Amino acid sequence: MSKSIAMLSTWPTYHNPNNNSNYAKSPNCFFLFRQSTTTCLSPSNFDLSCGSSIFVSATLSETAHNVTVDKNVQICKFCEMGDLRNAVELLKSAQRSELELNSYCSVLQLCAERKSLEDGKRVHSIIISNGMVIDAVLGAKLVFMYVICGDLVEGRRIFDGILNDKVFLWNLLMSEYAKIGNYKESVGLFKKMQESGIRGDSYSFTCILKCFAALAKVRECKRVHGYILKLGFGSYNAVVNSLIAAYFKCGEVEGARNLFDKLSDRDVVSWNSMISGCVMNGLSRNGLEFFIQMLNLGVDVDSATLVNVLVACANVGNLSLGRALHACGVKAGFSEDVMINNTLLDMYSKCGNLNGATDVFVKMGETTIVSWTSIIAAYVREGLYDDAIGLFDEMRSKGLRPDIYTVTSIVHACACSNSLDKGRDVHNYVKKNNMGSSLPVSNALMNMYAKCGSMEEAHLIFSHIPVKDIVSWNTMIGGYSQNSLPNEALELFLDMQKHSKPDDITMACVLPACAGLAALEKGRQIHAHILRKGYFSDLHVACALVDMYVKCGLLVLAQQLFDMIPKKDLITWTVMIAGYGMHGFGVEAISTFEKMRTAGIEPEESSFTSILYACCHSGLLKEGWKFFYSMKSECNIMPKLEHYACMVDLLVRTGNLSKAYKLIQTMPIKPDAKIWGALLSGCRINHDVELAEKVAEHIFELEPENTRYYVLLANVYAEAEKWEEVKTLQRKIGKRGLKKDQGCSWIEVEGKLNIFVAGDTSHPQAQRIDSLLRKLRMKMNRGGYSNKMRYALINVDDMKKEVLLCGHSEKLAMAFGVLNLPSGRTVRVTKNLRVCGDCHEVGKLMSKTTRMEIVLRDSNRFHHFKDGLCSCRGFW
DNA sequence: CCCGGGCAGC
Repeated sequence: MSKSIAMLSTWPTYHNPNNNSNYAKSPNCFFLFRQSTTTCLSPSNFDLSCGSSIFVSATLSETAHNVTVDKNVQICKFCEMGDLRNAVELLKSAQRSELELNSYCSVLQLCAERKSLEDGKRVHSIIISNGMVIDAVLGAKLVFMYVICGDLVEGRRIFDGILNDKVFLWNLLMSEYAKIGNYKESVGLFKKMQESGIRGDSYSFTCILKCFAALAKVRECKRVHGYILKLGFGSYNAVVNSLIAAYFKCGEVEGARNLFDKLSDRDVVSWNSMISGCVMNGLSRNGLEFFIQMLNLGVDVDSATLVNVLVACANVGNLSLGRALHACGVKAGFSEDVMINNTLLDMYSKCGNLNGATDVFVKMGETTIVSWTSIIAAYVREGLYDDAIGLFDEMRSKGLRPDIYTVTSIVHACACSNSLDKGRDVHNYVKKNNMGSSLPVSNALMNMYAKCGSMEEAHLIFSHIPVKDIVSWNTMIGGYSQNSLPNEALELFLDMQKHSKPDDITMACVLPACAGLAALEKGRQIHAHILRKGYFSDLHVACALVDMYVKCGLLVLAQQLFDMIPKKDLITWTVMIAGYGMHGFGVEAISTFEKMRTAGIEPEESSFTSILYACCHSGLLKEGWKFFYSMKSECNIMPKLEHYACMVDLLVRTGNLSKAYKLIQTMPIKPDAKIWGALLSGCRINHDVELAEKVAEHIFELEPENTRYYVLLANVYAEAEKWEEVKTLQRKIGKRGLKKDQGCSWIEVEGKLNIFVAGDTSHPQAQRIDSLLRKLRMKMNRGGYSNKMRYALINVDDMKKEVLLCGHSEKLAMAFGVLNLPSGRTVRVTKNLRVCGDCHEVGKLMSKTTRMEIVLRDSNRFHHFKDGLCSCRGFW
């Protein structure tokens, strides 16, 4: 193989007319001669060839040389003109001895420029078939061609087979690996390069800094920084600029700032790096300050500056500056710059100006996937989920392929609009297109499933994520909390701590689980953690903490924390209003509601639900009507089902059964089972069997599968001692095979959770509990307590036993608390269903005889038993 | 020939 190159390089020897042996030895020469005569030689030369052999030989060799030079020249000419096809053709048809190294190189260079891997491969195979040695020069060209044409693997293969003393080739590969995100490979090459004794140059350092920054390796960045100074690259702008960027990416704002301050010769990239660095570190306002400085100093602004500053505007919501920059951009001729248009679109959207965003989108000529994703996100941001989904479909019909960003946005739209089916469609798209490995996509999908109530599907994704980030954990924990699976939430919270550190959002996600379980001890631990980390300043955390204490029964503490929140939003106020309501402090709820309005916060639907429930739990009928009417008249909010439900409840609890019935019959929207259920509960309290039957008909029609209402009606019958009807209902339920609703209560004592179910005799202290309850029962009977309440049934199983003395779980839990807690402590019991009337009476009596305060939380509200009275005053 | 800063998402 080396022979052909040697021949080319020793070509001048052919000029020796006496040396024809050389020429005869070479089999190529004849071919050369033949071809030359047919293609290039003039007839006169041809004539001469008929002379003596020596003469002929001399002439021919001379001619052959000229022809060969012509071919190489011609190839180079083709290359210069950019005629890749002819260059490759000529290269292919030429004899190997005709070709100079430079010709291969020129064609490979053109292949690279054209990014034509196909042609590049063809040239490579010509090189191989011509028996060329792939030395450092040719190898470098091949590597260059392959890398530029996108075949990094083949480029690397050749690279590994040649001697590499050129730093640029190392840089090329390193930067290519960095471009595709394979930073580790890039770092590996850098190390190998150093081991090979090749000194890095400014390109190597800018590249390696990018990689370490992307890998968030602060220490490595600092080491490279030191190295750069030692080697004297500290005055190279590109190097310092990339150092600044690297520090910012690692969150080392100070380090970046220092470099910038010391940089004497700042160019536009230095300024842009400062602006973007500030923006990515949540310092958009500082970024804007740098921009102003830059303008004052008269530094030329480029399109990257504009993009960075627009992002800062979007982050701080500075629409007026954004608009001004829009105008500047148009003047500067950036109207067709797609990246600027995308950024403008997003800026308008984030500043709450959907019209502006749509306007940019409609007017921009070229759109990319980023434009579509941004406009979709803009609609999602405004809550226009259906429009967002419509745009997504439109985009797909235009043949644009959604990427991971588009997918996350649209999945978010599905989550917010409860579109489980559409969400599943997108999930399938994700699976088909192998986007499942993107963590944000997985997180968004989990969030979507959680919001749509399918924690099974959310968990399936979660369990397949190899390395979960904090968002993954928070999404799952919050999902379990929101879906009333507090045990799963707390369990996952424990699991999480083995893998990553919880943040403020984790706190806001896990606290509702504590609230749901009334897990006061856990809640207190989390409170302590919040204080240590300073998370209380986050409104969501503070709000969740208040809610947790409310639901764990510590209303006073909740109120104190609430007062400590400087800027309360609607949700915070609503939590407190609902808290007062649940605990039977209707008057305080009302005054909190008024304070909220004084603070300039307009109530929304949910606020009215809370205040109406508060009125309901305190029996404030007049006030309830007032709020109910003011919703529409003052706030222009039409009462929804839940507001009617509150009013029906309120009427029922204040003994206005017929008015409640009338309200249901005249309400403008169709009443649901819950509303009828409220009336049915009222029938039970008022022992109105006749109305109960009428109401139950409506309910069974609406929700034939819901056990709760069968049990409720059965209770009405039982309390009226209508045993035949109880049996009939029991048969009905038996036939339908309805699921039972198991009642249970729990209490924390010395950090240990004790759970009780009705009729539970398995507890180690069952006997002690039983004897306490017996004593109380005797006392109650002596006091003339009506035994009608004793027939209270709680679930289907109870009915099988037909009539039994009420041995409900809340009673057992309360008794356990009284027996095991030191006097002076509050007994805190939580029940998953509503408290039964008999247990309620027992609670009151227990608080009187033991002089202990008992706080019982049921599924509806709180009951503070103290000195024989309950805070609910009968409104439960 | 290889170079620093820039757009969308949980």
